Amino acid sequence: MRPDETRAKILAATDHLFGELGFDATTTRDIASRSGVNKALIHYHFGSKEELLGELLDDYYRRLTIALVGAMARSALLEDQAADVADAYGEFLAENRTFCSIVQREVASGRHVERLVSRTLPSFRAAAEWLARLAPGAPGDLELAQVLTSVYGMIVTYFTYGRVLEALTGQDPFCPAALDARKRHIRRVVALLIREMVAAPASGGGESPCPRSTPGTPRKRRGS
Amino acid sequence: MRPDETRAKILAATDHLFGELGFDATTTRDIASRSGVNKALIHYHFGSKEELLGELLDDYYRRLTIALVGAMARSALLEDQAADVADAYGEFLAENRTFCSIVQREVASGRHVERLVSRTLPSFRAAAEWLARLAPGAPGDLELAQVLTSVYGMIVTYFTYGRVLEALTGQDPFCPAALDARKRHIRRVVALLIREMVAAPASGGGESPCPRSTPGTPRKRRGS
DNA sequence: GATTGGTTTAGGCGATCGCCCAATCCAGGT
DNA sequence: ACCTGGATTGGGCGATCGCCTAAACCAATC
Repeated sequence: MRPDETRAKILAATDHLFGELGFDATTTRDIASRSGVNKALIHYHFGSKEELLGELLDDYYRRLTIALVGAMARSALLEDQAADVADAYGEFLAENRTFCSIVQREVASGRHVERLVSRTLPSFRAAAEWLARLAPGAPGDLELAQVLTSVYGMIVTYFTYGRVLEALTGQDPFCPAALDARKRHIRRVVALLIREMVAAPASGGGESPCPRSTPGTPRKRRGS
Repeated sequence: MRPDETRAKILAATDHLFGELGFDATTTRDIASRSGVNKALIHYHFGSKEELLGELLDDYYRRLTIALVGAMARSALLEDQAADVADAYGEFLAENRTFCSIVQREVASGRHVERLVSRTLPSFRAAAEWLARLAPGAPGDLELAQVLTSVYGMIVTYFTYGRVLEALTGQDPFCPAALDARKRHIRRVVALLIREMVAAPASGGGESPCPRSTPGTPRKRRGS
């Protein structure tokens, strides 16, 4: 077997297992048996379990960035761009449900936040400039950071809570019709928010609450 | 030391550690050393690590329900009730940040979904009836399940992604001023959504996508 | 003061973890 | 035919996991 084939098989198994069980509950032996390779090969190719997760996340963020940038270029109208990017995000999560679980878990643990931030910061800055251009004088309670957080939350929560929603509504939230309904809903809310931001009078913006609390000590995973 | 004191100390330590490290990465020895009790006492009082998490979650949901019901009764106006409940949810999460992390992780793993659903279902049904009364003919893309999911996502995402937001914005998202700003934003969006739902023409509702996919097999934790 | 029953303790069992090692395999260059 | 170096293998090391056991502790009861 070619070396990159081995790597790909390990990554695929890792993706599935980390998504289902989580990093901590998945053993390297699980990954080895699921991918059909010797367990020593995992450390040979990736160094450690931690670095394996790192490569997996890097791969996801690379593809996500491509998808979002592509969606951004789809329309020339600023109003449509927002909904297009939101759509693309939702579609990416729908096609990569494990990614959603993995990120959610890592964020909850405060681990890999640096990676997530470094990958997200450019998009965040771009979206900020973009929104500032669209609605230069949005009021404080429709500040761009607030709106971005809300829209992001609307998108990801649907997927992270998919199983809960299924139990609550009795319907499969990931079937094409349900995904389409969700997409329409998000487009509607995004349009609503943008309309409101643009129409709102330029109030005194945000009064800049407090500086950051802790000096940003990254939490370490146990045993490293 | 009185037995219930011991239990309380164990639960407090468990809460902190599960919130910071997660269930899997926390050992019963960690809990014992942090709470200052013998490690065998954990199993004496709670049976197993799993049941310990169960009692912790039960306690949280009990208090959360009280908080939400209380908020519901604060105003007689339907429009205000929605924002009040959203406020109460946000305040509860602000005061119980570990709860947010724990739930997020469990949901991502598909574990304890039954518990979460059984605790959430009454509130969900109540909110559904309530919203149906408020906006009997909301259009499909403002369906109550969609709106509920979105508002819920807006609230919880702010807390689960707190550390990310801090790195992105350079400000402490949990200081009083920031929490208040977030609260005002959410109130605004909730008001916006309700206004839109009420004003919208009664379209053909949801066309009921698909039945549930899997017959609801709960994922089991490893080694149980 | 002996007894009782709930509570606490130190110690350890079996299983499993991530990771490492020496040996082996094998395709490509000489 | 020989050599070389990356890829692969089985085996195992030290550490740590959740949980259990037998003994000790201790206030309340008679």
